[in-house]
Parts: sequence; C-alpha cells; structure tokens
Amino acid sequence: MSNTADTSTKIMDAAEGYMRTRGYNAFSFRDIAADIGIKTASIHYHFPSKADLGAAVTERYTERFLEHLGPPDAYNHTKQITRYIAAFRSSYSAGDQMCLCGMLGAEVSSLPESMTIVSKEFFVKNLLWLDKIYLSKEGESFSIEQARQNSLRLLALLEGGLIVARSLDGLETFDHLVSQELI
Amino acid sequence: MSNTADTSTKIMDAAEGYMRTRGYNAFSFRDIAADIGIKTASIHYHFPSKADLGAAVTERYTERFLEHLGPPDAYNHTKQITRYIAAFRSSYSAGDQMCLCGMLGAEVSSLPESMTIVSKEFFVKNLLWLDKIYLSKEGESFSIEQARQNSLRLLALLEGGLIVARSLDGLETFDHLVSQELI
DNA sequence: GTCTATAATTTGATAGAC
DNA sequence: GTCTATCAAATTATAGAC
Repeated sequence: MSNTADTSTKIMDAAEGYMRTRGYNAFSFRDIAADIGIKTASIHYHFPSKADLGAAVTERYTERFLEHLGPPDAYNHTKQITRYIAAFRSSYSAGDQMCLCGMLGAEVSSLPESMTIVSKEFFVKNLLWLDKIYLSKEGESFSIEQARQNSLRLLALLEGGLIVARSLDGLETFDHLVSQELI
Repeated sequence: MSNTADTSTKIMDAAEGYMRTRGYNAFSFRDIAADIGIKTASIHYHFPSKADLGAAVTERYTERFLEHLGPPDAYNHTKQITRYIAAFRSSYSAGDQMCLCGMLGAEVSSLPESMTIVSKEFFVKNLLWLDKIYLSKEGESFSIEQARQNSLRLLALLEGGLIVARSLDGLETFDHLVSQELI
C-alpha cells in the first residue's frame, strides 16, 4: 500500500484489489500495468504467469488474515468472534471488496489448480482457528462436532453476507445480518 | 434441458450451466456453440450481446426459482424452510453449481449494469418470500425487523454455504452447515 | 529490472449469402 | 435461422535490446 513499496508488492496490491472486486477472470495484466505505471512485460518478470501471480496474492492474503487475527484466545470468546466478524466487515467498508477466498471459492471451477489449492487452505485454517474459539466458550461445553458446525456456519454467513450486502444496501445489510452474533 | 428444446432454450441452458460453475466472465460464445453444435454467429441472432444473454438467463432463473418455491405458506414454517434449503442444496448436488445470483453477486463489479439489476431482484424477491415465512412462525411473535434479520441470515448462510462447500468436502460440508436450521 | 516489439490465441460482434 | 467470412480489440506470453 505504501508509495515506496517495491514493484513486486505494487503488482500484488493491485492484483488483490481487482481479484476481490471483479474476480480473477475479470482483470488483465494491462489493468495492473496501467495502474502502477509499468508495462505488462515487467509483470511477467516478477510473476511468470497469471496463475503464479494469483497464487502468490492468495498466499499473502491468507498469511496476513491469520496474522491479523492473532492466536485464538481461549478465554475471550465474545471479543474474538467480534474481531473475526470485523475482519470481514472491513473487506466491504474498504471499497466493496469480497473476502479474496470467498471470491475464489465462487470462481473455483475456472481457476488454475495451483490457486484452488492455496484458496482451500484459507478455509481450512480459518475453521481451525474458529474451532478453538467455539470449543472454549465460557460456561458451555461443546463437542468438536458442535464447534465445527458453529465454525462452518459463521464462515458461511460472513462469506454469503458480503455477497448479499454487495447486491443490496451494503454495510447496513451486512450489519443487520451479523448483529445476532455480536450479542 | 430437453433434447427437443428450441435453440434459444438450448443456448440459455448451456449459458446458465457455465455461469453457475465458472462465472459470467469465464465462458465464451465459442464454448456454448461447441456444446450445442451451432456457430457463434447463431447465438447473436437469438441474443444480440453477451449482456443480453446473461440478463435473459438471470431473469429466467429467478422466475423458475420462485415458481419452484410456490407461494409462501404461512402455516407450515418448518416445511417451507426445509424446502427453501433444499432448493440451494440441489444447486450443489446437480454438478457443483452455485446459486446463479450468488455467483453474480460475487462478480457484480465486473458485470454489465443490465445484469446487476436483474440479479438484485432475485435477492429482493427471496427476502420478501422468507419474511412471510418468518413472520408466521407458529407460536412465536416476530417483528418485521426480526423477520428480515432471519431472512437475511438464512440467505447469506446458504449462498456462503455453497461457496465453502465447493472448496471443502462438498455436500457433506453443506449438510453439516445447515443442519441446525432443519430442526 | 524495465523496456519495445511481436507472437499466438481468444473474444464479442457484424455483414451478407443461403 | 443458420451459415461463412471477417473484423477489431484484447489477452497471456516470449525474445531480446538497453
């Protein structure tokens, strides 16, 4: 995001923006080159193919997302869930963006295999993080299966929530949708 | 779907399949022409532009979806919700497909405006249908706002559920995810 | 590392014969 | 209605000079 970022980072930043708003199949090297003031051939120096660029962006996104969440805090259920929801909410508030892997999950049938693999990893890791939060909910005892069900439900609600919000009234819709989880 | 369908129907059927698996931006007139054994120029006779085809497919999808649901039955809450969930589940079981408008909701920033309008209609009409079901839940009294919140939550859960299911274990994941709604 | 130049293919779309 | 023929533009990608 910084102005002094190296070219490789600028390329990934621009690509991530396009992938999260338009989708992997709806942006070109030309779009990115124009945005950051280089030529398309220069992109190929940093990322040989579009699939390479897409996979690199997806890996970076997953790393950053989990880093932002921090380790699951077993003793602060409500705060952690609130934080998790806020991570998705900020996708929307920062320019109508989807969660990158929500977008890729929709496009999965038309993606290069290298991308489907790293995209799936996002979901696997998010569910493991959520499981730990739900297993430790204060005063309640959850089985692993119950925790996993809650994890899947929250993840799906948020991914779908971004889709529905984008087609309707945006943040207002998203907030209405998740309000029950924040109690 | 029938073998004796006219060309226009065959084109829409093929287009719907691609739009629900690969997305609007990841299929071409060539794909469709090859599938049904015609030339791309013939498609333009029935649908002048790709946007026209996309909008027609989306309108037909919404009509069919609501027709399949039937009028909201105010006296059979559980049965109606079960039926609603089954409508989404069959998307997946019939060849890894998304809900068409869930896919378009993700791609919305890269769609022709004519398509975003008809796609939004799907969500508006679905929410109105669900509102009536939730407002009439036996033995409970819901405000319009509470009903709308439930409607939004179920719709988002199902759209997101299809996305997550496609990236993980498919139907198993989807069923796990919605099981709580079926009690 | 970035550029120019260019290749090879695909894309949505049109004109006009049949 | 469907075809052949064709178009202009866009796309990913490579070779090679600087």
